Amino acid sequence: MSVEKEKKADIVTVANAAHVSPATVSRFFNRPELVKLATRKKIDSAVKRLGYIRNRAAQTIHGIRSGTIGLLVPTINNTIFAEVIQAFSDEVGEKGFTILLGTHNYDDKREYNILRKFLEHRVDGVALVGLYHSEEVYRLIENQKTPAVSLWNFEPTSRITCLGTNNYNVGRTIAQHVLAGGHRNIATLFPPLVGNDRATARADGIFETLKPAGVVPNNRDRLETLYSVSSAKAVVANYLNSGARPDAIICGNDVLALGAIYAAQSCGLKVPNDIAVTGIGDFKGSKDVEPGITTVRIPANTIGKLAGNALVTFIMSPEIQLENQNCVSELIVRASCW
Amino acid sequence: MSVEKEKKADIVTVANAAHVSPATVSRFFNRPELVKLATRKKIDSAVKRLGYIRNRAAQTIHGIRSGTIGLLVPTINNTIFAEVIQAFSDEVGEKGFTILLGTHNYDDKREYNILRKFLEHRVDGVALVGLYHSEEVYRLIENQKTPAVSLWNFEPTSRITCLGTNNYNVGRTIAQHVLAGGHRNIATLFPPLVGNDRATARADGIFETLKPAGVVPNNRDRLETLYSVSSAKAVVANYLNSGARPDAIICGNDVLALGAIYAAQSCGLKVPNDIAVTGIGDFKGSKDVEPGITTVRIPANTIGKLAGNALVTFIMSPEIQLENQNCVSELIVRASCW
DNA sequence: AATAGTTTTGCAAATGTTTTCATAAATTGA
DNA sequence: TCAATTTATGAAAACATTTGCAAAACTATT
Repeated sequence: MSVEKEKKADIVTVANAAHVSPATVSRFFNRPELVKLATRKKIDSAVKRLGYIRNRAAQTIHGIRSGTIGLLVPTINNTIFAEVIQAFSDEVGEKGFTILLGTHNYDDKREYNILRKFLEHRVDGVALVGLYHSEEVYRLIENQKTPAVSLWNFEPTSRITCLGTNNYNVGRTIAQHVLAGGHRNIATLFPPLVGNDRATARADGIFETLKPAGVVPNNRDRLETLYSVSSAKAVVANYLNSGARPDAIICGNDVLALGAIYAAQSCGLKVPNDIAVTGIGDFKGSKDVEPGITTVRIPANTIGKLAGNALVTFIMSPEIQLENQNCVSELIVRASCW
Repeated sequence: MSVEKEKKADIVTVANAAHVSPATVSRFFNRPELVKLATRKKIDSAVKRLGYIRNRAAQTIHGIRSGTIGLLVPTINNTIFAEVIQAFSDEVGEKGFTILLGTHNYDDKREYNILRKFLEHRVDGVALVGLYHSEEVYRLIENQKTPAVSLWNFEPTSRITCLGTNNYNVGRTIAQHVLAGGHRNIATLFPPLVGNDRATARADGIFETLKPAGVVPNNRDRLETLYSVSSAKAVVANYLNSGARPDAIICGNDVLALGAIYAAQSCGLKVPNDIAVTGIGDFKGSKDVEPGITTVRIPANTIGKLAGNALVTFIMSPEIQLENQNCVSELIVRASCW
């Protein structure tokens, strides 16, 4: 009566303590309206007294939803995804789901393994970033019929439902703005494109817009850098110190643009008078830099919310078909490139 | 024989297909060395053929570890925690654990609720940020005997094992540096301190170091701002425009310092000649700002790794006692305040 | 007070796995 | 070749819960 306090309380412990059956306790949690008020009170007090915590694993086994959603991102470290993760997490959290988080660091194999792990945990759905995934990943999702969405990119032909922006158009937008500013001697700065569909689409949009205007940056003016302010800064500083003097540098995202601005400043160049710089993304803080970064706003917050909402909706009512959604991006002109 | 393809394969489906018993299939996964090579092959092929994925919920029910760890942070949005989350996640992921992520946005009630949810999912352990938590939270952890660590702060008297820096000392360090630079007319910039033990400890360290030197900023020079570059920039710009001209602004962290630098620049002041600025944290990018931010490096990466490692170790061998760990911080002097 | 209807409850089977114990098969030693 | 070991497998109970069904306890109606 007093010794076995050790073991954690389970539903039958509670049932005994409340002098009801386990079935009733189960109903108390899942459909309280089915149990009489007086009984509810007894159970409630027993639960509190014993510190009972339901075991979701045991319910999940019954085919009931696990209440978890797998979120698989390349990395959290890099500022880019933090906002979208936050929005997604808030949105699904509100609906009672908990997030399983995984980061694959752009490694296909790891992405697959993490996805498998998610499925072992019987997540109710998964959200991936981007549209480039290994065939294995797609097949796993399809075979398991796991509700899935891809966030960040929009592609009408996407194999899974996607919510995001059309990065090709984003690239066009910024390139048009730069051209409109009269710049013709243009350099570009991108992260490695292989396996990064977002950056690739942006680059395509940019180069295909520049070309008709007769602007075709040669290899020397196509800079590549790792994804970090410091790396971008180093690459651009090196480039400028070698004597290159483009009118403008179009960067694949705001982090790189920030690096480029710092590099220009450290070389004694004024942005935008001596050299204009543009980014893509409109990350937190981009507007506060001196000079503010001209960029194309990708509505991370909106994307995260929409995706979370769509996924949850589908999980709860699978009869509703999910649709790809193109979240509009928006040119934001600031001081770094009028 | 062909219709029931619908239902997902379970362990007995696999067993039948491979002409063995479920017990053997279970062993195949958990202790493969116990099953004969020939049998292993049969099972392996059946698993592949059926696309079987183990159900962790069903194992968890047996008191087996769930293979999940709950990570509960104030927010991911704000750059600060991204690095520590990443490091933690990498570390425990390597050991085969999956992360359940929750964000409470500095709301005690939400923190409690998320923690409960984690426990319903039978996480093998939890990691929290900071040492300020509601009594409810502490009690829940203690009653459930859940392995737990707190990261970011170090306090010898902590109620749960903590790994992090001593923020009070961090505050002292930066204040000493500023004093050593000859500055006496000093302003401070902090986020709201209530419920934020990190910021509070830093502030204490700072003010208690300044005081003996005869520096006691009055209310007007103690600025408060929300946690963002733009808010910090606005607050400081407003302060400077009102005519205030301190020698230095000591900021509670690098994000605020960045805002302060931008504000100074936008007011036409040179950092550090007209006004010195310091941060705390040494976030990604702080070294690349022009001027680089003088700060105290808090080793987020190390903290995340250590915490992940400690938690996993304890989960796997609870007989090993966890110890609080003070991760050394380091003064980083850059151009914003020599 | 008896009946019919409704609301609450409990019993027991089911869920997908692990694990103990027992048995069967393979290997070894003579 | 046979017994003694050792190794590999299977049967069945256990895990913490849900749920269909039926019984019990109420209410309402006459």
